Amino acid sequence: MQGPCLCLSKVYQSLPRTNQLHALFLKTHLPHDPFYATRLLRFYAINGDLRSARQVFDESPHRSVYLWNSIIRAHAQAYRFEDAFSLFAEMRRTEIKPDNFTYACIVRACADSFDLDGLKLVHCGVMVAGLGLDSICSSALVSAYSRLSLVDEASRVFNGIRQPDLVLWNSMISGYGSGGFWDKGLQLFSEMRSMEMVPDGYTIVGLLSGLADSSLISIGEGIHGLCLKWNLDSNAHVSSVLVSMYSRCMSMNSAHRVFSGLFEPDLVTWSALITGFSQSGDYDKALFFFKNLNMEGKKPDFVLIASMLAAAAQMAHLRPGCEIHAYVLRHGIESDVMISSALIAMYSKCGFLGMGTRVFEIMPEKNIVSYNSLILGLGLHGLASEAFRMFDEILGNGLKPDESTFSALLCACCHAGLVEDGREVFRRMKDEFCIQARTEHYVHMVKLLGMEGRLEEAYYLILSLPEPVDSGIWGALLLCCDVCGNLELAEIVSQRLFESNSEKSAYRVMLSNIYAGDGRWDDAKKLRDSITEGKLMKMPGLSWIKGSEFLFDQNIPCSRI
DNA sequence: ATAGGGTTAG
Repeated sequence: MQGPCLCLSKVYQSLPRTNQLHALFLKTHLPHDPFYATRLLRFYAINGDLRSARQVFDESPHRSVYLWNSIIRAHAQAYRFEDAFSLFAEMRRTEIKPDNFTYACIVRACADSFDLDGLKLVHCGVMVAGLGLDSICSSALVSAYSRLSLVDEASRVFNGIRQPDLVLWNSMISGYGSGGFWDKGLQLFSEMRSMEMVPDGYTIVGLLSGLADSSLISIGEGIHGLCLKWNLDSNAHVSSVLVSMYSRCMSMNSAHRVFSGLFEPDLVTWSALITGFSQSGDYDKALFFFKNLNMEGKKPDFVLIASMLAAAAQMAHLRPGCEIHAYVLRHGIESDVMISSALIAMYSKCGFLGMGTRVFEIMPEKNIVSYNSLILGLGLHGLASEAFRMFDEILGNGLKPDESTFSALLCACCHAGLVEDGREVFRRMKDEFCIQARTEHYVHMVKLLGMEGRLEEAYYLILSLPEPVDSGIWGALLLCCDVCGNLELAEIVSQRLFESNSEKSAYRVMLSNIYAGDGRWDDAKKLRDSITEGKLMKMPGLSWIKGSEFLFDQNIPCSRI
């Protein structure tokens, strides 16, 4: 029995799409051999051939738990969640009982499809099946809850397990990390080490993924040291997360040092480095490494191209943007909606709205992201009524506006100074489209009011928000105070900003500008001197202030330039 | 009898 099966299977694997052979194989051997049916099904699934996988499943009369799990997993991994769920329902009607792996797979599918209600239901199913303390199910539950931003629920599951295994520790640590609770992750990490559990690459990735502030650099360096000690730095995921951690912490020298020590960095690591350079404002280096990547014969993918286009947009330099557009055309990927949307944004930010509109027009299919890019571009050029026309077109085409759509519309109102229209958009977003206002929306509302000189209204809007208020919102008001020259309010706002410890330096620069604008040179200088030189340089958009020391001496207020 | 299955990076 095993002989011919194995042989056929090998032949089959060397000729993956030979249908006659497949048919022969199915007819003669499969019905009697659930083991190879599972192997074959998995082989199809790995190669993305769901139809054949399904065929194997349908033609197997004896379906083991393995076969069921494999077919469910195949659909879930291909993001065919409906199919996965209905297969699961079908399985429950047979005498085969779902096991811990079946549930783990379904739990993950719930998280991947952002189905919180489904997740809660499946969680109940796990409890009823008596798998509440199973480590396989628990680790899937911990990850799923964290991914749906219910970290408390995740830690409740985690705390219920007396002796977590490594995967479970890792799930909880990366749950904390991805939620930004790096301190809790670190605490858990030391707890884990005190139990003599040896960390692996997953542990490190979870720990480092939460670090995203230059003040946390020494913590990152410490964990980097541990990687070297445990020889985990050769792990591809670890090295890429090291590069991106240093990038996020604005330490590009360290990021580059890690990168150049790698034997063969993969595409994700390359793009972590390149995106890091571009986000820290070093666009030349970003372009330089992008060229190097190409010269090494590696192909950038959609994520990297989109990131490069964002860099070109930030530079507001048309040439690199055009070159990447040409690359996109040469490789025939212009029909990808993410790429086209990034192109629209790039052209309109570079001042070539016409080109952006052109890209939009020739897109074979437009989704909400492409509309959002265009609306943002129109708004940037002061064409608010055009932006509103696009919004109507979205509704007319049966598309669903999302939070970015409203963000773009509010931005358009800001640029055109349309206070009342902005208020109306804000109201409709909440009432009609049931979208909760986020930081970016409040930032726009504050700017909209503040730039029209209605500083008090903006101030009271912020005071009506629940604590903690994001520092970006206060920052927007401070900017308006700068423009309106309202020193009194600026000092109140600054007080709020300096109390929270994030991005202190940027706001100190802003306040020092306002002091300078008011002729209070001593106060301005004192504030400026309290900012370390390095930080001043690393703040995008603020570096020009450093080279403009003479502005103070000539008694020209910076804020009016 | 045999199988793979839960946690990571831009």
